[in-house]
Amino acid sequence: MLSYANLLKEYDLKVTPQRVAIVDELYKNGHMNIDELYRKLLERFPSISLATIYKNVNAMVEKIFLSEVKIPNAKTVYELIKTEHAHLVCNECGFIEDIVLDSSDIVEQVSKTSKFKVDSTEIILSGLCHKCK
Amino acid sequence: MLSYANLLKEYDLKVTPQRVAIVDELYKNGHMNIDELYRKLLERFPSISLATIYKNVNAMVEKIFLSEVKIPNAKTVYELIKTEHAHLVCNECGFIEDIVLDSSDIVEQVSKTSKFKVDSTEIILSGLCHKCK
DNA sequence: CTCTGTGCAAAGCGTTTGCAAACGA
DNA sequence: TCGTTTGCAAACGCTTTGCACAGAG
Repeated sequence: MLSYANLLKEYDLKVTPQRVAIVDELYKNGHMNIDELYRKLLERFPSISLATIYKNVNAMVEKIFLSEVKIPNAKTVYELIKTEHAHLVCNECGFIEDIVLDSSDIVEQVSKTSKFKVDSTEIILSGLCHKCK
Repeated sequence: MLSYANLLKEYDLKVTPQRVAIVDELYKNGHMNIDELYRKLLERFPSISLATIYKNVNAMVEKIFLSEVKIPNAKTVYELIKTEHAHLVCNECGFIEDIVLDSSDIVEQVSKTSKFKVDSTEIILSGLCHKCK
């Protein structure tokens, strides 16, 4: 709990129980949409407001402490910033899994074929997770 | 114009001037968000309704005639379905460019590292286009 | 003590829906 | 002619805003 507090401070975010809880839930669940976060936080803070979730998530995204992932055919989810990775999204159960991929092959193809300078990559692979296939 | 009509018929979409215009604009502009489409169609049909744009775009996405691309930090855009490709998004001017990439390396990495079965890939590369860099 | 965050209610905005009239096949 | 589409207005749902009070530093 204390470590989350320090983490928040590093990102210039004041430490409040609600914020600590958001980080904790995201840490435990990996990827959550606004509604999932709200439901989980309601269990801890029965009078928490959706507005608080939005304000904090937005603040955390701005401070580049969270990242926003727009999933095809699903709600946008949020996750703690970590080293670059792709997302595997199961079309059956909706589960989202991280996977560290080497995207240098892709980036190289781009530099060979076009004059575009790639700064960041967003790779989402849809299909079936091992449970659903 | 007639070819668009036939194209629509192939996808079980009745041919209306508004639909033909949507296809025509997307063909000419490549990627457009709802608002851009609406503005362009207004020039052709001064009394067209936003609801018509939404209904048609949604119908076309359902018939898998258009595809929806969720861009990080920008509005969702629509494009005519074509062979698989990635998107290059310029952070400066917002321009979106298609690029055909061989994603077999990525898919292979996934199958080696996880038990996930990949059905489709969504690759969005952000950076600077040749004009902006 | 001061400034920021929280919770509530209201406002805002993009998207969808219901319906009568117009249109396509 | 019959079923679908259009355009309008209203409804809807998600997100943001304003404000008074509470809490963090």
